[in-house]
Amino acid sequence: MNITELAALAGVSKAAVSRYFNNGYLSEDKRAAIAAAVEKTGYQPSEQARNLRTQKTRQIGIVIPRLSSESTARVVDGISLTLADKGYRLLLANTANDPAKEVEYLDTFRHSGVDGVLFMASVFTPEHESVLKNMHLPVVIIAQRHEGYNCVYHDDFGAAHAVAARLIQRGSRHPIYIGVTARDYAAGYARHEGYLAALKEAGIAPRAEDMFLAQFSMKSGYEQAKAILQSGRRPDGIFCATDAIAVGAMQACREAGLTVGRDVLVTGIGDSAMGRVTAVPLTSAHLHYKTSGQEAAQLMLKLLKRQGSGTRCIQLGYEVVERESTKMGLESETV
Amino acid sequence: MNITELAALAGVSKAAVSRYFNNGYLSEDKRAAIAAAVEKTGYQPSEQARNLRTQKTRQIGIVIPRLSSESTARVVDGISLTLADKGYRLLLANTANDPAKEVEYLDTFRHSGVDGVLFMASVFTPEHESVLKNMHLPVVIIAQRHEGYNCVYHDDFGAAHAVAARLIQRGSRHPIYIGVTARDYAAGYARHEGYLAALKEAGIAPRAEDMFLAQFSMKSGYEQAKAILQSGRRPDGIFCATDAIAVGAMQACREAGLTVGRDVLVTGIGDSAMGRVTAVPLTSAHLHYKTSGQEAAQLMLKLLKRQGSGTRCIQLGYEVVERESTKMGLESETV
DNA sequence: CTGAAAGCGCTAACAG
DNA sequence: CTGTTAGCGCTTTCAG
Repeated sequence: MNITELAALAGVSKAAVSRYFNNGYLSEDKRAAIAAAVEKTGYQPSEQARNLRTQKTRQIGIVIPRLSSESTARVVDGISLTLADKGYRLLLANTANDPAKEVEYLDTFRHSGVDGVLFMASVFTPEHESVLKNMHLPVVIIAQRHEGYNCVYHDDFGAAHAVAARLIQRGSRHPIYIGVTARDYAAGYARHEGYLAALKEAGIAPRAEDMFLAQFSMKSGYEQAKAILQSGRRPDGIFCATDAIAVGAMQACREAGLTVGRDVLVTGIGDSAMGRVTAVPLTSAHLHYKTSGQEAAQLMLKLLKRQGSGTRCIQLGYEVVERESTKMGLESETV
Repeated sequence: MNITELAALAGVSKAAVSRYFNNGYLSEDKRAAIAAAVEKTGYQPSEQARNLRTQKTRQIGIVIPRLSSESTARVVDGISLTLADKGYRLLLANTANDPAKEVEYLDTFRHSGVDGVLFMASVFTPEHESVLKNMHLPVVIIAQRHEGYNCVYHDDFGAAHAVAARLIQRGSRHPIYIGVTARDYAAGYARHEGYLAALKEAGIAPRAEDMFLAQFSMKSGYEQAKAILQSGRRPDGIFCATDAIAVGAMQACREAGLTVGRDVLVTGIGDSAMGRVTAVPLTSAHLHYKTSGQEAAQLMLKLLKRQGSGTRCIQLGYEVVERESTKMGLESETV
């Protein structure tokens, strides 16, 4: 069933049918006749013909590093809900943590029928810059601030700073740092800077031997912490750039016979569900992942309507959530 | 830049350019000339024109109940990786746990330019049946067995049976059951049946007052367990239909002053990352979620190639993973 | 092996 | 308010 047949059935022209589906001028008679024919046949206009003709698809592409991470899942959740509300569909490109694939998918989207692209970024290589520059499509970058682009991101510096300050306040004199690559500006560089700022404010000199690098995983956090502890070191505090790393680190501490929250204080960032149920619940900073997804989607919708000029950067706040992992013998004071 | 311009530039016909991109007959001369022109201009055929013309989009729709659930995320992860490998794109429809939206999205996909639909199902209403029957598109149902359709699902009965048997074996004489609605055949009905079968084998009579219903969430598991404990009951075991419920239940037990694994045994199903890091690690059954996503995607690819006749049902196995939550005073024996 | 020609199904001027 | 018309950019017979 196509528009021509439907038009014949309703006794009107193709144009009338098109107007019926696009809120154009139409008399009540014709509208009713078309409605009847549509009802009877179950006709629906071909999305593909429409796409070709209008050069729009009502599809938004999203490039993400992985799905099996609570933060990413929450962001995508927020996006999909907001977009669905407005009749847009979500085309998902999962790069499995491969920056080269990010560039590849970005480029694919460029010529393949999406109206805009949401990009959950980690690092920016020259290739990223180049493909982003040539997009000729609305782009919103999520989780990173990037000059000259529309972005929605978190206050990574502030969150890290506040959490590290709390860690120090609770008694850690030399918190070590387990973070991720600084090539990830938000989760790597900014959080490290936040940690350093807190140290500085407390008059603690940062030491190179206190800095460790991990991947974005519990396993990696576990391994790093285990190596540190096996070397014989007994830090009084561990600042982790993500909750996953922190949960892994707590596991290692436990296995080394240390009681988290008493022998060693541990913090994360992200306030994941996991950190709330660990043997010793984890102190962290809540980041508004789902909200960032919603905000990014809304920003995209604005761009698609050509509303607003220039680029917009939206930074979302954080809240420190203190739990037992930083309560070194202070239970009575901090109830 | 479109095919006509590119053809002019290369000094060939549109048809030749089309053949260039579709591996048709083409002399080496022309092929080279076209390659040069493509190189120079960066031309890429319009996906949308192609879609209209071929009536294919190389897009697969997927309908899921939510994203912020580890099991779902793992399934989608598996799907997206497999599909991307074969040049297919994934269109994501998130129903936010609303069965009515499932039907709606299924219907949307029916007429909107996807080559096939993956459906991560929970319940089947008459509306579901009706829309599925009228799809006229390859469909693969994930997580549920459904007569007459291609499915990839888990051995929910077997997993529940094995876990419940372990729970009883470890000393629970009257394990209570906290599950989800039986309208969800796999996670609700089949797991309950597995639990009942284990009871029967152990000669334990099931009691109506031991059965409780929760939502798919930690919070709900917590609330159910809390209510049970507040009523004064002190069960010796709690069988939970999902890990999330179990984690919530353990939290409630802990708050009630009970030591999980000693005063009360608790089990889940799904082997989530969360259950591995809880205060008392959770005994559960591992289900191969990511694999099920991959299998479903592969099955879809086969259907798209019109390979294989009839429908195919793939059931995946499980492995019991025992942790401290079922080790009631048996530590010495079960190391 | 190659090009001409005929649409895929729809929308958007345009003239009435 | 309505119908006619001319494509959107591509693929695919069909002759040659």
